[in-house]
Amino acid sequence: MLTKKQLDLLEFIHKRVQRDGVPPSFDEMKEALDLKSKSGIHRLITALEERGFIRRLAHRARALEIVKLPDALEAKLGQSQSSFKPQVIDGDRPDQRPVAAQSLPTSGAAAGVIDLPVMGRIAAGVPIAAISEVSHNVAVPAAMVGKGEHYALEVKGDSMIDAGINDGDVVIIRETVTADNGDIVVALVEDAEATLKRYRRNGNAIALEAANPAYETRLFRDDQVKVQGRLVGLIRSY
Amino acid sequence: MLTKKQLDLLEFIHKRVQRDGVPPSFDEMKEALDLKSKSGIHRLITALEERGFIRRLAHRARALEIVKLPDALEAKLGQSQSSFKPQVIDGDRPDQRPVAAQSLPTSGAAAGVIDLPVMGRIAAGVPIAAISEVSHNVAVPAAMVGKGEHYALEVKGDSMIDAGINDGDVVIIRETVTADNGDIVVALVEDAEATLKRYRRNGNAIALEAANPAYETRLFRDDQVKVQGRLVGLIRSY
DNA sequence: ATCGAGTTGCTTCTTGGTTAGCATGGGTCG
DNA sequence: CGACCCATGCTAACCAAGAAGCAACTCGAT
Repeated sequence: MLTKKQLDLLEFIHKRVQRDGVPPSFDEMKEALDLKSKSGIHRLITALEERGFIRRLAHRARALEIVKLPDALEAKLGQSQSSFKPQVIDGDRPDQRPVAAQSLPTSGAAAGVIDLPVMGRIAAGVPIAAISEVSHNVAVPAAMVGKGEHYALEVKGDSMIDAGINDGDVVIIRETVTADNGDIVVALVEDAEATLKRYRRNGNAIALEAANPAYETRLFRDDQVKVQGRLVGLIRSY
Repeated sequence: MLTKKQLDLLEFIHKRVQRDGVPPSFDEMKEALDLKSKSGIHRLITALEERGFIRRLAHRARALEIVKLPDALEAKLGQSQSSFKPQVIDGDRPDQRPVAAQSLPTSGAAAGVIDLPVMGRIAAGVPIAAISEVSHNVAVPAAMVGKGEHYALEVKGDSMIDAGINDGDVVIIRETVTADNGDIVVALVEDAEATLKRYRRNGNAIALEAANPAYETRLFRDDQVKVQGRLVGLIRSY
């Protein structure tokens, strides 16, 4: 899917985001790939975006984020993730992909809605298998989802109640593999459980904070946690 | 399903992706299969795509990825995978793919939304004038509104925060003039201000409770309070 | 106004995907 | 057995991307 150059750049960006929390500028990428002009970077970036690996805002400095990593890269970088059954891992990203993105609200235009698959429920300690099946779909205002792939989850439990996320709410998740401090994310912990938590990174440590004093913040090494998506919307029915 | 050649090619591609993370070019495949022309490769690739084993972007260099492997190949290559995860993961994706389809928001989805007018903002102590103008519209999943008239309000302030209603949330209100104890309602107090509060009636007294200990419950005679609507839904964007 | 950062146009060279035409060996079907 | 389809092979053009460089332009933020 990717050329060597594209892969190199993607890897570089990923590392920088991991290390600094901030994506590199074109010039930095230019340096990293040992180019003399950043126009080349521009084209590579465009290619990556076209292929769905990154997402970006035009004309915004460093406004890009990694949405997914090719399997090869993930394997290369993510050594330590213990042994686990393939298909489980499979459960996550790769293929729900087609689902969201291209939802250009054609006719519906401004007033559009998008159907997103509800991938199950999520709480503190849900086996990821739970988020690999589509239970049903929900209609979501198109304005809530931007570019990229999205899906929905039903929230179970009260661990995020202080963030205004109640039991039974449906949260809209944008698939990404990165997050900024303070973001609420779906995090896969040790390839075993997915939780909705506030993300905070400190060097190599990642803290997953609940928004409920009754739950403790859990600390992990960065190789124990994989961000699977970021909270972008919430829908509740009374 | 596959001819020998097709299988060979698929295997080769798979190995290369495993090894380099980058799919081979037609020329490389040509070499690998010991052909003298890449047109043959083109046909094989087309066949593989047609049969759903790979996915690709036309006219893009190396833009192809393996979607699934035939059982035979999987068995053959799958030995050592216990400690590895990469490509095996691809294994059963194909099945989830169809999920995608429904994301075409066209007709079906369009029917699933309703445009509601946002009548302004509401908080503790907003002049009713504020809820008489439409500032804009929001798309709301049709499932959220039932019978009756509805409108939306943007919540201002944190008075209902313990009910999971945050500053900036958009609440969907069904117009009614009655409410049951415990409902969250838009109440017009003394014809002067509209607030979003939890409703509780006790004889002739009506209590409007905030969901935030910082605010006091206010008591009124029932002729001082008019229910204007009841909370039925909430939408939040991050 | 100015700086930093992203965007574009244009050029050049290389790599790589697409097509068309023609040929061969295997099967399948009357 | 001959007609025909299909998978393969090969040649040869052809053209579209990928990759790089330089420079000018523009947008956003200060």
